[in-house]
Amino acid sequence: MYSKELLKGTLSTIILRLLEEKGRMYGYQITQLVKQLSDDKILLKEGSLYPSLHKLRDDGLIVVETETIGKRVRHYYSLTPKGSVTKKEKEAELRDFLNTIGKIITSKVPSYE
Amino acid sequence: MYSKELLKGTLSTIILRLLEEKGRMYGYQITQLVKQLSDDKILLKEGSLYPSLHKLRDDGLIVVETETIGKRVRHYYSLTPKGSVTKKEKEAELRDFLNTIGKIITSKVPSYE
DNA sequence: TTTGGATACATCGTTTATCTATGTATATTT
DNA sequence: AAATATACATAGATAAACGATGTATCCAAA
Repeated sequence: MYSKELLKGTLSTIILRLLEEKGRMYGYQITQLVKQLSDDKILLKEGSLYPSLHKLRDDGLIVVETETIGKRVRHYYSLTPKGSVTKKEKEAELRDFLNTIGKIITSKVPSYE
Repeated sequence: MYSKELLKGTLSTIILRLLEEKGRMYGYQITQLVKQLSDDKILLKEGSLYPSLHKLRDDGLIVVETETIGKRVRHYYSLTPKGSVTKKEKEAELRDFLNTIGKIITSKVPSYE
């Protein structure tokens, strides 16, 4: 597990990305996929995921469909057109950021500079 | 400029990294180097940098030497042995994290999964 | 059959790192 | 002389993720 601060700012982008990839997903499924894709290094907590999903919904970036499986309710989320646009922007920003940080912690900084 | 949340969790690692590279630096110099290395994309604020430096110092990861240039005081910071160890750990964690996030936002996730 | 673990959702309060705003002061450039 | 850059500092605001807790269903193992 990473320091929990590291994930900040990246979670909503990850959610939007996975929703675009998969079309639609429900909350628990997102936690499991993130766990799998990260080799158990990112274990999304309910207290992180659900408030984040609700915020994305309130902001009109995703919509929810309720489905009943047996007696259990599932909330499937999918991107709105607005969410699709935002996803592209946020993903581009995140990629840029990852590159920049990568450069900073990789580049040699001559001591005479 | 990036969403300010993205930097969270990375700043102290960046500081430790630059201090190891350069041997010793003062606060303002760090802001300028980060600005330069990030192509003006990361503009460290004083309200971020100085509290972060003070915390690293309080945690025994860096030490400060005061130097007077004319009538101006500069606080030069450098790594302690403990800081050097922590820097390696935090840098490794950050690299791992960047890789993991990169994988997540890059990998194709088949919809039949 | 009952117990535990996985599935599935939710929310309240806490944490903490960064930022905004503000302040002081010196140095340099226009 | 005024504006900008250098150089430090801190108090309070912000916001995202987490911890803890709660409810409830499903399923497999004991």
